[in-house]
Amino acid sequence: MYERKILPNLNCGLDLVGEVLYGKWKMRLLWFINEGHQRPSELQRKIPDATRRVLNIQLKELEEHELISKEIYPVVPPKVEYHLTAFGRTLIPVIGVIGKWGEEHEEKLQSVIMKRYE
Amino acid sequence: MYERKILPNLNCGLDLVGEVLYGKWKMRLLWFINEGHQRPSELQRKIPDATRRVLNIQLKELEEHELISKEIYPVVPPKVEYHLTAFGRTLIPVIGVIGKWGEEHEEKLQSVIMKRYE
DNA sequence: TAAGACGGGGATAAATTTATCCCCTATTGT
DNA sequence: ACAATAGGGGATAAATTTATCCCCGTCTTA
Repeated sequence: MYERKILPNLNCGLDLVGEVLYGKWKMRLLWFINEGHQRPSELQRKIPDATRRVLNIQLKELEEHELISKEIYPVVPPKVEYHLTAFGRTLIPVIGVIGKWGEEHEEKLQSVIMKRYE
Repeated sequence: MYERKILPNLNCGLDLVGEVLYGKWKMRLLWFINEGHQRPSELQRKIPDATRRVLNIQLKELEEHELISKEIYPVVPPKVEYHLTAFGRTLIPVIGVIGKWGEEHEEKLQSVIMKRYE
């Protein structure tokens, strides 16, 4: 893992959340795992814009932060499943609220985001 | 502004939200502005961990994304106030939910975040 | 007269995050 | 034999974000 040079700020709730939720694909990983897409290959198919490698890394971080657990079945070919922990499940409604806001304001967001590319 | 080389993914609500809310200090800026700390110097005092420069940049992005508006009073010494737009105000409950989750799980979060520094 | 408050921003460095590339095991299907 | 699927990870490059360092004004107060 990349070794941080600067300690994170952990002053308020928002800082704490940032530490575990920043990461381009993390919220979606949690969301899809919650929806029942528990295997790495399924997640990769659900999020084709991310490379396999990057998803692995973000999954590992989510695991280290105890939001998900990883179950490795000793079979061949290998089988792995991720599950939300009890802690991780408490985050689902929060992600739901965030995603809902994004969808409700989709047009407006598209327009303000794309302004700079015109 | 930094000129992006890669277009953002805007596939789902979460992507869209990320585009306007990623940024280390953005949620807090919105939150404090909503609480009535509208002037740059006040915001700098509320967020001493960020430099003046960085806050200015993030404020400008929030403004470009039309979450806040900037009012410049033609007086000396200069006076500037930021206000949430109607659009920005719709985001406050979302930030509230995020921050609340962080505070409710503060101890757990502190512990999982700090594991890697031990 | 010097310091501090108010505001702003260019140039550049450092930190961090994401992506790319390649290599590994074993089984099943064509 | 070869490709595809299942899984994993090291090394390194590229992109992006944050921070640092200076510089620019005016007014007020010690």
